[in-house]
Amino acid sequence: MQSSEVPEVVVLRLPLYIRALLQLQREGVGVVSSQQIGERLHMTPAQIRKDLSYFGKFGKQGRGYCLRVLLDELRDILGLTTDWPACLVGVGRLGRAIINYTGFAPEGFTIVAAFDSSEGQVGTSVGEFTVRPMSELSDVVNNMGVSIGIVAVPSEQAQTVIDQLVDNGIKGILNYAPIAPYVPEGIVVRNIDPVLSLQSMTFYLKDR
Amino acid sequence: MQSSEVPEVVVLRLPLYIRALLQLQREGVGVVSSQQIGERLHMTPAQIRKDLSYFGKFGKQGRGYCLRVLLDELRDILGLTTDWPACLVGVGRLGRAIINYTGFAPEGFTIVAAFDSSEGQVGTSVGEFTVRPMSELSDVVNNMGVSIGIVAVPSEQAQTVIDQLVDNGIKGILNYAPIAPYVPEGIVVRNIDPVLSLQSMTFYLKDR
DNA sequence: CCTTCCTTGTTACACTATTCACAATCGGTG
DNA sequence: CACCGATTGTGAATAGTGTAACAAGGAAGG
Repeated sequence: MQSSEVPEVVVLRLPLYIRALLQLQREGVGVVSSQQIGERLHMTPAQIRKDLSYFGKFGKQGRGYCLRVLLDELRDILGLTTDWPACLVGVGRLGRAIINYTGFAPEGFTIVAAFDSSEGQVGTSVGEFTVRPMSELSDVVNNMGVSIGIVAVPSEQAQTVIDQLVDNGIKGILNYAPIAPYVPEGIVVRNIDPVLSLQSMTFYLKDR
Repeated sequence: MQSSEVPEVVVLRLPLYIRALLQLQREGVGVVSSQQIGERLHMTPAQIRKDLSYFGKFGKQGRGYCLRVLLDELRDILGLTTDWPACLVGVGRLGRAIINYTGFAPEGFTIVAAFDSSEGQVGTSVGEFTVRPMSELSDVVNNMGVSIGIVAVPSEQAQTVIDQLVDNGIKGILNYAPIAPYVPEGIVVRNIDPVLSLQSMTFYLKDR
């Protein structure tokens, strides 16, 4: 159960399992096999069982997994039983789109404050938020229990903003800027970068 | 030089190298070592040299790589020397944000048509586009040389839309819907899913 | 022209991840 | 209550990836 011995690839797949289980649940399934989950996700049943085995034994031989139990276990493993307030930095086009994105809240990720490093934006209204200056970061981290920062600033400013977030106690960063950020040990970064995805896609599309 | 023997992980990293090189180029660097690239990307120089070796010999011992030459080679390998017109399906909130996103065009990815499967949206204007019905897909694929489809529809419709795209000759799909799509052999899919990123992040953030 | 210093390309190795295969065992059925 | 089909959990086998180490060779300086 030690995080340190669970491979990161495994952790990255757990949310997929949750997705598949939710889907099956909506379809009325109560007991589920690794086979069924695998079909949904186009993965081998063996991989799913192996991944789950890092965390314990959740199934019954000959039967499968009780869907509800497995779902709860996975949510617990990932820390998804509580909500995760997050703050956004950067209220340009992309930042505004992120604020309006309706996919985060149902999963327990709520944006509770919006920041911008440019003078011009501070104080303006974006959605339900009044844009704050970066100097108020530590207030928000300490008083609102925010540990996730969402970065949607131009690439030139991204590293500086990330440094500020880290300095003020942010532990996880969802980075939309097209850079490879440097962060100290123990800070978790996830990059969202559709251009990279497209650029690697074309390798397989060219010459046909 | 056979695509089939180049590991996909390697292909996924090539765009990162291009990024780093562009950055260094702007700083006036003309000759670059694997060490320098590695520093930018927080990777070992050995990995970069190894990756490049799948495609040929681009450097000079004792000196490094001519930045401009390496950049051109990488762009050529990835098929980034020509533009890639793309079509968007889904003009809801997310789809509109994607249309307005300014990061694609400079990299040669241009959205040239917008579709929606709901009657209500067809015919309306979004940005510079008039939203088209799905029935016009094959026209666009055949007449505008589109081989990339960007999917921004609700998850319930996503698989259906992806099937339609594939049936009409689309070869690469950038999928923003939170599903694990099924596609036939030879079709390339890239998923953009910030929620998954957050859900795997919390594993490392919980209990501290 | 020789020496010294670098940096590549590549081979060998260590590590990580995935798949296979099967013993253990559960629930249902006759 | 014994048998049967199903499915887990796991250790061993295989496949894949990353790192280290070094020979080969270029550049620069005396």
